[in-house]
Amino acid sequence: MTDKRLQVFAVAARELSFVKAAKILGISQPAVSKHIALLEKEIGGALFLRISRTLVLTEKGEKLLGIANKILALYQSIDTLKD
Amino acid sequence: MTDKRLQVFAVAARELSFVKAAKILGISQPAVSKHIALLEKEIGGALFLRISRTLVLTEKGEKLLGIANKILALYQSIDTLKD
DNA sequence: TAAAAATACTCCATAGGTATTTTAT
DNA sequence: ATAAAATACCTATGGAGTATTTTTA
Repeated sequence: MTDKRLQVFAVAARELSFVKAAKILGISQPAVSKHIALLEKEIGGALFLRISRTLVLTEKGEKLLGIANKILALYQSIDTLKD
Repeated sequence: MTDKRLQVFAVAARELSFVKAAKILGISQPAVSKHIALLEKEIGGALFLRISRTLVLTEKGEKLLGIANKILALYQSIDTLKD
């Protein structure tokens, strides 16, 4: 698991769009799709429901988002060590 | 950055030995060395002092260890989503 | 000389890209 | 027809290993 993966998930969850997340993160849309697919494989369940062409977070997705945000905040604090 | 990398660091910091850390983690000693080297590169400074053939944590190392342990605990909580 | 860490390779898996396909509006 | 996500394919980087070297007690 990488922090990048969690970051991609967090942005996608916030935007509820892989296309928007890709633009914000400066990577391609397939890269986002693949991060999410691998994350769902690791977790062993869906994080998003793909209803027609809209995204909704599943319960697992909601739970993961909470944890991911905490982890990402801690990774931010690692950055302060770099000075 | 991967959780594996932080885990390797955390064990090495606790054991103050790359050889012991490698045994505990079930990976080779060079793999541990490389994780630490890359982590030090990412952080932009030494995490350990190599005094003769003993290891000591630097101040950055101590700070990172605190953060790493928090992150690792959160990763543990992700595992509970897998059930 | 023994023990620990670093370095040098080799190999495979993963991350990323572009192009294309699928699906639903 | 458009727009979003998924899939296919290719390439490059990173992570792992074994073997070896370096360093110091």
